[in-house]
Amino acid sequence: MDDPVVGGRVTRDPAMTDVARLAGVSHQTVSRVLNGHPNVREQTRLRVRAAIAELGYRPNKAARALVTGRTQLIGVVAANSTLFGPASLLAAFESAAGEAGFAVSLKRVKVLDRSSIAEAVEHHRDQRVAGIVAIAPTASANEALADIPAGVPLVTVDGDPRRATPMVTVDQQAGAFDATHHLLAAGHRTVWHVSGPPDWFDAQGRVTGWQKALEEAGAEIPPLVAADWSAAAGYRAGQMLARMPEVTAVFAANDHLALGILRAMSERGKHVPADVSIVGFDDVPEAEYFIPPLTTIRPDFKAVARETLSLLLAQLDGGPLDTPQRTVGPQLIARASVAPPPQ
Amino acid sequence: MDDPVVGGRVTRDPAMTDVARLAGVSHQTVSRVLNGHPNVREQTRLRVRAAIAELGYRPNKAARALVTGRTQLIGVVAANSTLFGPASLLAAFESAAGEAGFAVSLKRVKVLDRSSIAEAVEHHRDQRVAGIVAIAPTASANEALADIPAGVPLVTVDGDPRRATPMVTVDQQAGAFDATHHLLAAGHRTVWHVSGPPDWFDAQGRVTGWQKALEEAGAEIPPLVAADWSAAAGYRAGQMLARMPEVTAVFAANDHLALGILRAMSERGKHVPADVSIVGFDDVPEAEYFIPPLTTIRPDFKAVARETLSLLLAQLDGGPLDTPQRTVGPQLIARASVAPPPQ
DNA sequence: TCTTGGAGTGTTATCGCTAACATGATCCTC
DNA sequence: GAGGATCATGTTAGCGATAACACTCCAAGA
Repeated sequence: MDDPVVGGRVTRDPAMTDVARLAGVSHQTVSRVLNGHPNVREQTRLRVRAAIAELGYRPNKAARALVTGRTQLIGVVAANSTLFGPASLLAAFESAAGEAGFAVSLKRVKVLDRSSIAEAVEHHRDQRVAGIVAIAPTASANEALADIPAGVPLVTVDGDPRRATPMVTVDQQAGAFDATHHLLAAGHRTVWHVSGPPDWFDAQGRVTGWQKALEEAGAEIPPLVAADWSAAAGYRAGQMLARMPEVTAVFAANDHLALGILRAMSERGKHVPADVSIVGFDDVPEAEYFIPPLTTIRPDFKAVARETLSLLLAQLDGGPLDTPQRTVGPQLIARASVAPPPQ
Repeated sequence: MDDPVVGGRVTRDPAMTDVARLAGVSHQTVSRVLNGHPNVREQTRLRVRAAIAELGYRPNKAARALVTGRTQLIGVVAANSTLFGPASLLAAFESAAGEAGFAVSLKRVKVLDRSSIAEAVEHHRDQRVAGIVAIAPTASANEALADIPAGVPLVTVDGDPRRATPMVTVDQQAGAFDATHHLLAAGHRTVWHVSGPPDWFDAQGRVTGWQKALEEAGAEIPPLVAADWSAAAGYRAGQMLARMPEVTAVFAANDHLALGILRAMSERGKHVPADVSIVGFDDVPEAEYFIPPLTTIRPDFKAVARETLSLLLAQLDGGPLDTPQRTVGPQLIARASVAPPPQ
């Protein structure tokens, strides 16, 4: 609105024509230099670059977007949570996108329901984003993505494993399998599982992996203890589990659940790992400082971010892909919360 | 690039002129309806709205930005961390901005040094953001902000308390004072402090508040135990503190430090709160499930976000402000980690 | 010598919108 | 009922970039 006034004259940000005038060329030549077009004489290129530097010229992205119909923006839709997993993923993705020259426009939604997600997606389309990344860990979120018109480059993260569209997921099953197997290998007869919210695919995958490991080992499958991702729910689950003498090993669907379980065990005089062994999932930075340090599964968020970006970029310049699904394997981090069962 | 093909004809997104044609008015009238201009007959307005709905028209923000020179975008510069405080703040701010009709473009920086921040700011300026919010919790970050040309609406969060520019901060001093006072009131002779990274203003404010509370009570001021924000550093500090019999009360600069201290105490057979009382800062969601549940200070991130947005919006339509600094008071959450000192 | 073609550059149109001014109708005021 | 204000709408001119095409050289080949 108010242009800065310098030396009594009103100025504005320099535009391409200003650079052109200073360099003694046409604005189109400036555009060519900027976009790395080959047919520009070296000498001209230098003159233009000098003029750009002298004026402190920076291209107007809105103008470029208007004429090309595309921006260098990636829209991200995510749940409005500070859960460690999604937050880490987001951070990793922003960093990866930034390195590739893309800015990230973030739209968080309070609830992962159809209308909120649709609105967030529309918001991004309004901004003419080049592509959209949706962190869609629940069934309802996934359904909403079905409404996105084909032709909008889209990558889903942590979505429905049965989805056919481009998607990147952490291999929840493998992680849960490893966690469970690790406990069985320590000598436990079976492993109990405190699961995440049932409508989250992550939680479902972890349940499946847990079951598979038990089945493969011929172990009895105890009843599932359903919870959500919070330490509070873990605490409640732990209060139950602590009452049952036959419970010697618990796989918690994430580290905060595990924290709640640890606390409940401690309150009821059960020692971890002497009486009960526990494994978590996520490897939050503080997991090493739980009492005792928590054995857990570490997903590779950076790898997820990298894959996500590569799937998106492939769509941007290539159209449909042959192998649109990528899976990233997690890693078991062994600490002090697992031991052989008591005699 | 590739326009979708419908019914054999190549189509493109409807533009304002398409709406105008369908409604039998000029494109300018459509623009007036869209921008809530008063001088439009009700009947015309309805016809235009109907045409908009029928075509599924959505205004092109790039075109609007080009002509107005402004976007409905707020650029946020933040550290690339998943620390609870900044992450919560970010989430709260995005939500507040969204409600006010602004999108948020986020640029995270790996290091809070001058050049990284300058680059992030330039990035936002390239995108012609309406304003910038900088989460600048360290001295170096703050210095970098000095380079931002006047005229760019800017709000700093968690910045240098001595800054004269618009800024919102949590009242670290008051929180730390309350925490310390709470421990003194429980009967402790003095309170030790494990602090955050010395170059963070938050950490500095908490140190000051701690000292003030001790001074006011006439208590001896023990040496400061400097750390960073991590549970690991808290653990190391805790290992020292646990060796000293005279340490009966510790104020940790955040909850994760407190977690590390709890673990160190537990390892050395010190009971919390029977032998040592501990207070944290942040009230992370799982703090209630530490062993024992942690007494801590809860900052009101939503309030910070609200104030930040309001300061920014005020600059957008009003120019300079008379009271550009806002402080948000935190709240003590009493749990089980504080008790009178042992006899 | 006369094409032919590509390299280097300029000219013009265009993207979709808002700002500024122009126009015509309607209403009030004296 | 004439003149001016106000309302409702249209017309035109950009915003700052890219795309498409036109043009001028000049070297290479017929």
